[in-house]
Amino acid sequence: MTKASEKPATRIPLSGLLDVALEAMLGEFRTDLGDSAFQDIRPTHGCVFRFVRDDGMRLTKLAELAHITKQSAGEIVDDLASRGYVERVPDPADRRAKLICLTDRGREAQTFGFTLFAEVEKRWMERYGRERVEALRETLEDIASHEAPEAVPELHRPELADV
Amino acid sequence: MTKASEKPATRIPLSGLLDVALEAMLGEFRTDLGDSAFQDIRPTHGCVFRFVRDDGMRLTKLAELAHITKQSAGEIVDDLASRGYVERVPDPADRRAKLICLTDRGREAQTFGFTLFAEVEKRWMERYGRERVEALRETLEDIASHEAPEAVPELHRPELADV
DNA sequence: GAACCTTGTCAGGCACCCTGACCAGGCGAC
DNA sequence: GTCGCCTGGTCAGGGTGCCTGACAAGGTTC
Repeated sequence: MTKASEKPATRIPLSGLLDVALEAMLGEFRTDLGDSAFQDIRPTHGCVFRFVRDDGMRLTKLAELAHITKQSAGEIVDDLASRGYVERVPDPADRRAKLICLTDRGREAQTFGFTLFAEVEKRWMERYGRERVEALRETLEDIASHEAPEAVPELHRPELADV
Repeated sequence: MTKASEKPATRIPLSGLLDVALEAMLGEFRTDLGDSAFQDIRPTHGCVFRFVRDDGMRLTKLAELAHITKQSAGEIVDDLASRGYVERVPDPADRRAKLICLTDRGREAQTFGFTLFAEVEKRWMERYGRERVEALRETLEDIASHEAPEAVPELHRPELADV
């Protein structure tokens, strides 16, 4: 069908496709979250729920993982603290530092968020095919573990799933 | 290897993987662009080069495609115009409207940008396997054409490649 | 204990995008 | 025609999210 005189093959950039897919997925997530008991959680807050685990995390570490300055991270944590999702507890190992810890409500929100993401992914499997979405995930996991290993610690500490 | 007492399977959200991959890809692109003759092009400008074609585009249409307000689109276009990448020409079909058109330099930048994206994708093929990256693209094209068809007109007007 | 590094905060600023108000031009009803 | 309404674009003002710079308090090294 194509003729020799067609344009010099400017395919849509892969980054554009990644962007559309990401926005679509986040759109579904935010819609679901907006219908939930955690409506006051904004996109910026995501980095906290994404990286902070039950043993808490220092502000500097969070900023490093999220690729933002500690000042920015501080603002985000302040905001989440004022809403009752996190609290700063003194770090027993260093009197300068504080550990950012999820409150009970914060942990609820975190669990709810992860569950929501799993549901969205399940919907996508129904929509686009289980095999394809799983292949998508596997390739992206490989890419992510090479491009930003520190941002996906889950992929490098599988032993955390044991014991 | 895994025991029955492991955590309740909280895989890293697919959106997180998409985000890491997107940022990595844009990072390579921006690094390359920063080394080029088009250093003054900022991320925000991307929507113009992404959507405007040789026949120009109205501001309202651009805003709609990029999912921003026409005020925001106006600012971006003003900025690109001050740098000599675009110009507003009166729309012969409607005396209220102006067509945002790429200048010669703008077209150079657009072509350069698309070429750069193609090069980054080629590097990823070498890094992660041609088949896998191509499968990634195919799945993402399918997703994008369902989730935001208006943002990827290339996928719905294949006849543009002919004649 | 002096010099230096690290943790976190305060102050100020900029990029980017928004809402609201508005004008000029097009368009249909009468 | 011209009245009312819609549309394309701009102006004014504001807010979020991030930044740089400066700094105090505590840890670390010698």
